[in-house]
Amino acid sequence: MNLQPRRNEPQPVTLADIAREAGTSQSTASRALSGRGYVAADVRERLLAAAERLGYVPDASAQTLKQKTSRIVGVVVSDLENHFYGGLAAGIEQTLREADYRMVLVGDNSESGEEIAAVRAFMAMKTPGVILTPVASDAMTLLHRRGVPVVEVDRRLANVPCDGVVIDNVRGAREAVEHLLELGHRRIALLVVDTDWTSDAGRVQGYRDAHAAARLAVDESLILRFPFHDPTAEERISGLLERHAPTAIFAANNLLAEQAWRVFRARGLALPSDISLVGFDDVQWTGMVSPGITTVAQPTIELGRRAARLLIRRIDEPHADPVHELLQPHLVVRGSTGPAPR
Amino acid sequence: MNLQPRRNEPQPVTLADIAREAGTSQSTASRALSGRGYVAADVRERLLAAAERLGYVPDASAQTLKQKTSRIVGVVVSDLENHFYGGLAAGIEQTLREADYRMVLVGDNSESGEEIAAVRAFMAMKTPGVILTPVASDAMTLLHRRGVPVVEVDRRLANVPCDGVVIDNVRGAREAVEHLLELGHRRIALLVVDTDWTSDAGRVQGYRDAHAAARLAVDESLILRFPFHDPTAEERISGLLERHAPTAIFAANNLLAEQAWRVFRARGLALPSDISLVGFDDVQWTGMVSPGITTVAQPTIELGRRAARLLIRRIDEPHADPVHELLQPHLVVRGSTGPAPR
DNA sequence: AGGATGTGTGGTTACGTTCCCACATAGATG
DNA sequence: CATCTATGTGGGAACGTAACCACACATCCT
Repeated sequence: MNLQPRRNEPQPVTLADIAREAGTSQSTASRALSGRGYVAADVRERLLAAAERLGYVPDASAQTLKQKTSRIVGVVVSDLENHFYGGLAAGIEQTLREADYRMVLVGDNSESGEEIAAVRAFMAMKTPGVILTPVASDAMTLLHRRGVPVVEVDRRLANVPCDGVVIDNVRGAREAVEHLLELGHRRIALLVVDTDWTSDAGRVQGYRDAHAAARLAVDESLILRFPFHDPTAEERISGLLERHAPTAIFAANNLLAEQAWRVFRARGLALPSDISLVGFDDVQWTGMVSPGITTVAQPTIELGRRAARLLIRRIDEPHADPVHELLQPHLVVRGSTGPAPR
Repeated sequence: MNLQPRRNEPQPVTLADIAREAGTSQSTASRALSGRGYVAADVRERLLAAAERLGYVPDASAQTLKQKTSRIVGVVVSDLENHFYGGLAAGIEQTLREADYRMVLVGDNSESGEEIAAVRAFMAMKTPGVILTPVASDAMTLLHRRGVPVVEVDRRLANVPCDGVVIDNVRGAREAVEHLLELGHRRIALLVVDTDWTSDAGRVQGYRDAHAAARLAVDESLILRFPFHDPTAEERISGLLERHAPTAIFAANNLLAEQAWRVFRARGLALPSDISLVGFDDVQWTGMVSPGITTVAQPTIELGRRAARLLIRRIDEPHADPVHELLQPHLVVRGSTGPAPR
């Protein structure tokens, strides 16, 4: 019951084997297969044929060792189980693959230590670049010191120049809150994750901007900040409803929207007659529950694609000016928002 | 506007630098840092301190070249955008990271060509093992010939001995259909993806088994097979309802369940009074719509974790007997299933 | 006393690739 | 005719690491 059949091809075939087979030097074989440098057409043919025949697979580690860079891009996101980050990774992977790069994917649970560990591993494997949803600036510093190109996605954090793609959180949040204000709501609660990230800060800003534009003061007691995975989130939302009587809630990410929704269901609150709800990030369920949830939709996959494209560009042109792309979200109005009760 | 600050550390520090700094030979430095072989306690301390001080990061490509194996596990799944595969990848990544492996993640869109390309890349980078949701046997053959350990997850395909983790699809499907039969349904339609994978085959089998156990003949016209991303899926489901009047539908994956659900909604069919629905894979929305969808829940993240654990075991003990784990799904009964209309 | 055995160290090679360099030939240019 | 450029080829030195080997010295056993 031996699982390893003592491999039919004990040692993989190397460039030297190909060269011998085709009767050329190793140098020529390398040129023919890598496509760099002169090599006569017929000789190239002969070498390619030999490589094909022997099933040659170039040794990536030897290439990396020599060239001091690999084809493996490092990607680190906050939470792989969250559908948003999953979509992000999907977009990144797809674009990288089309450009013949591979993706090493790491989840850091929003912990700076994990982020740094991942980045260390990336440096060890000589990644040509890194894409990250930044947690702390240490990781970025490490990469910058080594001259490794970085693209920030979903939020900005860097204190050094680097590329980035984010969505316009301020505008997304402002439109959401304006929508509620237009419906006559004046006590609009904000549920948001307690970070110093630009994503969350932008959503808070948009909330404030909408109020300011309507010449309304913000009641700070309506702003609730949550840690990442807060087991007491639903309790706190319940408490908010009891003590501060909002007529609408703007939940600044998909998880908080879901939790708010569950609280409403548990308390028997009807959307939108008893209370209105707007979410952020148009995940699957928002369009399936009834009434549907009004949501700020963000182009998740596209966000990933753009990040990958930016990185590839940066790898090809290391000295180009840093680019910062801003993708536009859009408000999807569904049945969860309606006129404020009087 | 120069983005690359001409790296503060032009060339990364190597083992030789550490050895010089600590006044030992390179060999000793290697032993101290890798932890293999003898080295005096005080000398080890000195070397570790030097490494820390100089910010030493071992060169993974050099290690891989020398050791002929890397710490990067190759993972290929069918569709990264699908939440099921996302969860699978999340479970795998988490477990690999705990064991100090990294994950290269590739999506193959269920195309054999992409799968093979991914596997080629894995071989080039000397992955110590590969986890895949298999599409065709060619990829497996390639890996097996090279003696690379493989773990199949979600479905079995290999014609060579290898480890695998799947859930008990037959039982999951049987329980789902038995539940419907107990409710008095006799015309139960089956929606299933048209593959030769054990996952789908198992679900069809479970469907048949339940009928057989109840001494009922299966009406073959109630079994609908779909290509992967079938844009006409909803039309076909609609047609099924019109022409074959099922009183219940068993949708054998989360996507088909969603499509069936949309068709019901579009046609104004009420669950469960007009028709009953059972899905497979307990994704988020099934518990949020009303009525909730009765579903065969599978432990997705755990599936990934097990696969990774199996691979790690195989890497450590290459000659152990192949292991084939079977995880149990369980039926979550919600409001979408009720007595058959008469 | 003489060999095992265990501990500790350093020299050297090999892993598979790329790329610099030297060199060769041919045709074009002065 | 001498020189230049373009094209083509092969030799050989790296890249950074791990591991084999030789060697040195203790300690322990017979």
